[in-house]
Amino acid sequence: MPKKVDPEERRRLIADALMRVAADQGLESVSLRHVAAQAGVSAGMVQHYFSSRDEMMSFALTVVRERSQRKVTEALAGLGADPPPRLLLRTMIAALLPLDDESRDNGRVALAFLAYTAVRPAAAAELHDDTAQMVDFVAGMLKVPDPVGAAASLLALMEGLGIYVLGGQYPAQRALQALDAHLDLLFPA
Amino acid sequence: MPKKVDPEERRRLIADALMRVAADQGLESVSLRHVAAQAGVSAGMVQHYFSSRDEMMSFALTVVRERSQRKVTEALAGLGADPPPRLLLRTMIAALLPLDDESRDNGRVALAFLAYTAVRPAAAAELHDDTAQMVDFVAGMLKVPDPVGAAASLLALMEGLGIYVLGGQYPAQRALQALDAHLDLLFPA
DNA sequence: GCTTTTATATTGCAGTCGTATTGTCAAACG
DNA sequence: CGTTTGACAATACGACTGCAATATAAAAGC
Repeated sequence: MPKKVDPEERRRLIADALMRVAADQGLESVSLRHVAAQAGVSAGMVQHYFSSRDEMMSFALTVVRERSQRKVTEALAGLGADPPPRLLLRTMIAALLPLDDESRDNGRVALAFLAYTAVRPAAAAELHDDTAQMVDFVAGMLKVPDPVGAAASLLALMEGLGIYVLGGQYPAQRALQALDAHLDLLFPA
Repeated sequence: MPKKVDPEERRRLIADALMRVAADQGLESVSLRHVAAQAGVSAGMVQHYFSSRDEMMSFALTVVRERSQRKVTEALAGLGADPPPRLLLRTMIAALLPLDDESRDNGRVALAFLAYTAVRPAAAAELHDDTAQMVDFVAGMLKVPDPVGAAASLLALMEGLGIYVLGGQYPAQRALQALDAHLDLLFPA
């Protein structure tokens, strides 16, 4: 066996380059050669770690999901043990909104994947799981009639706010105000 | 002058074919040849009415916007004069959600364009206008403190619900329930 | 040291893309 | 009538694309 190399690390390196290309040129500009150039490697190496473009794309999709989850757990970790539900929800949702430049990139790619999976239902299973899991989690900490419905509303609001922020239609502040206003309704004084 | 032909009608014929291709294969599969084949015409004719692919795309974007507006005005027309604000808002928003098969197609294309314009800010101006106009309109019929913020929330909720319905994460009924629950909060009994 | 195995690079191929060019045909005008 | 003009078709070209096949190099095992 020759040079030992961590293949997972390479795949992540390539996926990072893919995210950069997708974030500022769109998912349709993601080609083996563009990604390779962005990563500073040869196109052949990309082929070596991903046997097809589709496989590379689906790996990148899981990377996007992992990044979002990491953002959330990091934000929640800064909260200490047993925070009040409202603060917890606000922190979690704010972490998922594309408010800073870094998460803007992630959001752009996530949006592109949303449109991507809307046409390839086979690749959407993971997203369904994530959403269902989030609905359950949020519903569990709402003390209102129909907690599942309220959770679904809250998450849909988050998604819509994210899209408007990404599209430049809402500034970050307006999105946070809208979120807080909605939370005011869910947690009456 | 040779055969007289309504160029606007031709452009609309081609744009319709473009929408069909985009709705079930994604915006990235929209090529001159695919659109021409879908429309049952030659690729040369597409070129004759659209001097470039970008021009065709931006025309298709305005078609999507027109369809949405038409949906709304049609739904509101069935409401008679001077309907109560809550019913008016519910009707308008429900008309914009991708609840039936026909508007699902339109929604899919709209979502694709959302991702498309996220990377080409120049093409996003029209969408910004639409949203700003809607925010103003909705805010005008809300009798709450901070009507603009509440309108922004409501529209973001609509957008998010539309995306979840399109992605198959929420069934149509759940989206409508979430909408009604939100309206309950905006219009206390 | 030689072979084997793996990482990376290069090249070639068949296909599609957007677009420019050219050709064809029919209708309207002088 | 001929000529002009607009509607459409067909083709050609260069630049891409994903992917397969091949070449090179280096480290691990015998």
